[in-house]
Amino acid sequence: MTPAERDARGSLRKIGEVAKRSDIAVETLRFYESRGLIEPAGRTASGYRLYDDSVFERLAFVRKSQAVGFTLDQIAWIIAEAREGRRPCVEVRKMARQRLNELDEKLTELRRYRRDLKRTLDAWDREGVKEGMICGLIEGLDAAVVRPVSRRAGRWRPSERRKP
Amino acid sequence: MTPAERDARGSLRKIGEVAKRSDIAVETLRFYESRGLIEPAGRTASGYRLYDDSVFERLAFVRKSQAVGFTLDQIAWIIAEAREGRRPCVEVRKMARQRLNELDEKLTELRRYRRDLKRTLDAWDREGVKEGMICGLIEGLDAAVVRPVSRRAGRWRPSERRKP
DNA sequence: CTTGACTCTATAGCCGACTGTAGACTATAT
DNA sequence: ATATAGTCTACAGTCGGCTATAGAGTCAAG
Repeated sequence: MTPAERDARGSLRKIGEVAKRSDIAVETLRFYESRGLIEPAGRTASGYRLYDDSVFERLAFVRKSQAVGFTLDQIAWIIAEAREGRRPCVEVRKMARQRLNELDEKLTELRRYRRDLKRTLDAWDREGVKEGMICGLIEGLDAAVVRPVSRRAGRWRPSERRKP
Repeated sequence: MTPAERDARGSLRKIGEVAKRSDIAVETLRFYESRGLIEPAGRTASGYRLYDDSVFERLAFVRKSQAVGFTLDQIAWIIAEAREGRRPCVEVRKMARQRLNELDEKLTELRRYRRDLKRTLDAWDREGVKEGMICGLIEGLDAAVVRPVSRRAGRWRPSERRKP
């Protein structure tokens, strides 16, 4: 089967066309490959990646998984499980529930944080510019306010891959 | 004035003691110095940093500023302004208001995102495990759901420092 | 006088998801 | 034949706020 034959009904595409159609940058596609999210159906004699149309489904899968909030590592794990014939749906559900919990925690934290900041701003508006070494507004803050919004909560990680 | 004289009434401390008292790691203190947030009052003959007690006020300033949500760059800018005799309070207020707006946007986005994820999970619970190439649960998602929570919204940046 | 705790500088690594670069090769249109 | 656009690999850089390492020098107690 020559490339021309396959191309006849839009079968094999080079990376640039995949990028255009999926609206994902060429570099990102190569990056995704390095992370185990996609792989080309083959290569040309000169080494160009060739993709068949299933790559679009795969990319949709990746995007939808990201939309749920999964990390690329998690998505790669899910794909790898499926490739080995397992059905990762149960774990997927667990991961999503975990994600929801994290989200709720983050929301609670952010809401509290917003409330405090709003109070601070309102107080500042009442006070006008305050004297201080640098800026009295900040210096005048209650030390109890000092609980910066946390950086990153630990996410659910799929357990170690058992070797066959 | 010998170090012993100054030390008489708890005047000059080495970095380890500052770290302990402020509960900020030694490496972080040096890092803060590199970012223009603090500086030692002097050095011993052998090059050890020596701090006077004003460093604690400064560190409190940094922590309070972080609590408001300012970046280290913003905090460094505020401090630099004050060091040059300007009163950055007006800008500080602007920055904080901007921060509040960002926070509101982020909250709105997160709430919408949480709502979608909750709906997805509820639907999954109704469906049970779904067939699909990898995991039908994900594949079955509406493409319209695909709007990952945004990475970083641009923050207010202090305008270019004018040269004297 | 040695041990161990402390400090110094300079530099690299971490998290996550990309983004960009350099330098070489290939494909296509004129 | 050449200009241009596309592709390749390998690797560094981005964002923010640290954290850790290597290798060398310093200081106080026993």
